[in-house]
Amino acid sequence: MAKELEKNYNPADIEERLYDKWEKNGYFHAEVDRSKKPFTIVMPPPNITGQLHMGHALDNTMQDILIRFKRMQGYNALWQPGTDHAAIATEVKIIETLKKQGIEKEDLGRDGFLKRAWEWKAEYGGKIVKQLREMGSSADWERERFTMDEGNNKAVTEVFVKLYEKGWLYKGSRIVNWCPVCQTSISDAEVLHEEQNGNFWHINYPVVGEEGRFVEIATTRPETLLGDTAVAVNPDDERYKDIVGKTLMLPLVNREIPVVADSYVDKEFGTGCVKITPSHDPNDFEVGKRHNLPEINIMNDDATICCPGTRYDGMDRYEARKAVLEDLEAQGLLVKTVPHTHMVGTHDRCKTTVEPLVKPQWFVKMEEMAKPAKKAVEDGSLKLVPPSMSKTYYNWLDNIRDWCVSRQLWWGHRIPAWYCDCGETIVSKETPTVCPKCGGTHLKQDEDTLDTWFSSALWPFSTLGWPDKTEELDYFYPTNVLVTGYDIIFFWVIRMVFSAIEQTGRLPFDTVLFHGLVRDDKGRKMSKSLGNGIDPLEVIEKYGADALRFTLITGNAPGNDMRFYWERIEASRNFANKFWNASRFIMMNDYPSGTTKESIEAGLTAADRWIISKVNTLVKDVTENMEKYELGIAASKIYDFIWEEFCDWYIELVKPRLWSDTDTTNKETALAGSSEPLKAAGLSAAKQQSKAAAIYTLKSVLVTALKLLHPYMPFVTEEIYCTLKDNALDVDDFDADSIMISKWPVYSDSLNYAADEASVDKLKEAVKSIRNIRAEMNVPNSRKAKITVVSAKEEVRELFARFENEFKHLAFASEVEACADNSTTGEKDVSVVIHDAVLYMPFSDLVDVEKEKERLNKEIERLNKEIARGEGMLNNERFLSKAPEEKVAEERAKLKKYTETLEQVKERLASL
RNA sequence: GGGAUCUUAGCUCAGCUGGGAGAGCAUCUGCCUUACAAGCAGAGGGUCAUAGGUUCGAGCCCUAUAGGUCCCACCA
Repeated sequence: MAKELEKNYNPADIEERLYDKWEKNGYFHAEVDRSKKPFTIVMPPPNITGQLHMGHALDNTMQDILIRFKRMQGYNALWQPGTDHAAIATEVKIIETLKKQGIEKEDLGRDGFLKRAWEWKAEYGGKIVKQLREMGSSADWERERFTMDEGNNKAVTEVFVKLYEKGWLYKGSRIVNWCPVCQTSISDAEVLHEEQNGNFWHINYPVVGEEGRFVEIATTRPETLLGDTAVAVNPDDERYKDIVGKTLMLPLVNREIPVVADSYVDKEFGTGCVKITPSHDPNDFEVGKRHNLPEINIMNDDATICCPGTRYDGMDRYEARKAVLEDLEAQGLLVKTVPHTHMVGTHDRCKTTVEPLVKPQWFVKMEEMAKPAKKAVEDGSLKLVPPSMSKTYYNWLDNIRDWCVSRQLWWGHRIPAWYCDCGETIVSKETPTVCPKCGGTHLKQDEDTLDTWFSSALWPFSTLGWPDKTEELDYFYPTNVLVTGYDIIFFWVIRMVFSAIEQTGRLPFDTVLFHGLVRDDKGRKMSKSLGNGIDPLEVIEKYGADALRFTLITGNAPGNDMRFYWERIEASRNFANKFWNASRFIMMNDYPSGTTKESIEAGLTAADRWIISKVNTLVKDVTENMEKYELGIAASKIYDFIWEEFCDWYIELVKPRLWSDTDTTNKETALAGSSEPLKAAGLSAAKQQSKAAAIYTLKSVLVTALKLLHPYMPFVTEEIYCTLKDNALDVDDFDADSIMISKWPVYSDSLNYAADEASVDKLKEAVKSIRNIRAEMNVPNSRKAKITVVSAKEEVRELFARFENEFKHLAFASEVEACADNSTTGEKDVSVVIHDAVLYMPFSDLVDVEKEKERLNKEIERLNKEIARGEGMLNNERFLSKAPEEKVAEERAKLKKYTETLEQVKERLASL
């Protein structure tokens, strides 16, 4: 007896159960197995501060689809998961939490704080992983890693020391981006440039020794005047030639500063004179170096002014700006104030305006490592999808500056550098006890930690055991594809590429598949501050993980942003339910007793071969699309096949064969036929075979479709597969206990049935035409009509005779008759012309002859247009000579078809 | 300032290497037809932003223009 499914698909009932089953059976886990080819994806580690958001949902769905696909294809598929300590993000969160309890970070001390941080990790680290599971992610959780676990720490230290010894990692006093709120330096990539409305203040600097002469400079940050050590002009600027080398009196502080000439200055911009503040501006810093100018720091780490002996000392930077301007005004040195919008650097996390400060920091030298990273994309060994991303990639590498990797934070990898009182710096994998230079034992470790991206840059190989030579590393590395958002191409992707090349001598992956952002229905970025974020878990709860996954993956091209609509979720859920119900219907039918492979073989019809042929083509297309990472295209092909070809056509087409042959329209009999042994319903041997073949075809096509859909909708497909499995004839469809480890379908030339496809297409054309005309004439479905198929071609008549049962059912016919001429049809019958045939229905009471003529005339007009188009092309010499042969042949065939059909329509019109 | 990308049905978007414009939602008309009303059957709706060019043939390739989005950049 068939096992039954619920009437509606209810994801909440099955998801957790199935996921547990998969995991318990170890389906997610991959072990080194030299007999199989590996396929590896390393999961972008989510932050331990995070909740699952739509971006994660999309990112992980794409990865899961690829992993499940490859696993079914027979690869040894490893999806390596883990989480990221997210240095600054986590530290800031913990500090906020502490503040609410009235505790400052410093109160706890470094060790106390770290203890809190690890507690935080324990609490929140597992949360997002749990959420990823609810998405259905088939990651190998047994291999879960953390960026600050022992293995990763080892990798980080290894890389730091190696780079240092190579001279590619150095400590230097440079201008860095300083966040006064987070109190740490940040890298260039962490600085966001925001347009802000400000002013351009023009200020007069008196020339020393020339009473009444001034040099007018323009600045957007007047408070930095306190740290000026020069004014620069362009060496070719005629206006200022004579004052180069002279000195100016710096207002307010009354310090003498020189005028220098430097090509950095743009003659056309502002006044052509630039105040130089080496300690507080990256360009000025460079100018200062070139001219040996002193660096005067005027700011503390919290962006208050440090200028002892002045009234500005201790003021906040903006307060000081006001005070400086007031004082200049009072002295008559403020020439004018011009409104000016300009780009201001802000910290991407806290949005505080970044302050450029001179600080001793650790930097990674980028020049040499950037080269092979660029080359990898240029020579195609690293493929970016979509390819347009490569321009962004090159652009960044071409303009790259050294990477500031030290952070003034506690949560992170502490820099493995120690300082001796004698001034020696020791960089070492192990904690040193003695200074190699002076023998001193008073060594102090660097207080700073590393940029969080320093460890994630090593993620593809550190998670597999590097720097140890593990089996895993040897087998699973390099990984195959990295899936990530285009927003972290600089932060992460490029850094993984150059780190992997440098450390392992190989690329970390051969393809990067980028996706876009998930936006809200108005196209805005989902964010906490806007409150427009949609929680994926809420979606899963309401509609199921499959619906969410399918929605995220369809209707959008790689690298493009997409908008979130509940309507689309609903549509996906409906699709799952549609498929569920189709499966339910199929399972309601049992094979006739005594069914064998031979009887099935004997009962196969053109309709069966048609759908088998279609699904065979689908297998080919979907596999190709997925191999090209065209996940959305593959998904919509599966969707169309299942809903249209399979459900709307094949299942409908095949229904009469499942019913009794005594009366296909009688409900009672039909029901009996579906649940009673068929002999009892009086089926002949031929009908039994036909029924068995229909059920076989339904089931085998269903299984193939389930498999193709499984990577996208893992839960619903597994539930159907397993239910069906309990209820199938022992044919070769079921090769596994779970669909997720079953074999991916393979295309076969021997399953292409072009002739049967053509037959069914003809039948479909006829059915559509009949339905169309009936709908137009408002004929209720309950009014069955005799359909007379008139065709001069015997094979057409034969086709309709063969499909009589199916055709009757689909076209609301009481009976179907095929004749060579229209002698038996009534003059006022409604007619429908298709290629090679005219179909008549006796609706004389509904027919208005004039309207009928009008309709036929319209049809003639349409056909004439088609013919004109075809003739136009075929009369064009150049088309004939230049277009490919197949195209020409195709056009000829179409022209012939239209011409023939036109004749039939004309005949029919004449007969009215 | 440089670069990327987009402009296709009322809305949101597909459209693979150029060969007769598609989907979902929305709208309109019929249907509780024995898997599914989360459904079935039909219908309407587009000079593919604009202007040129290449081609036998352009939504697709090239050039320019307009508008939108995003990224990068030290113009004080």
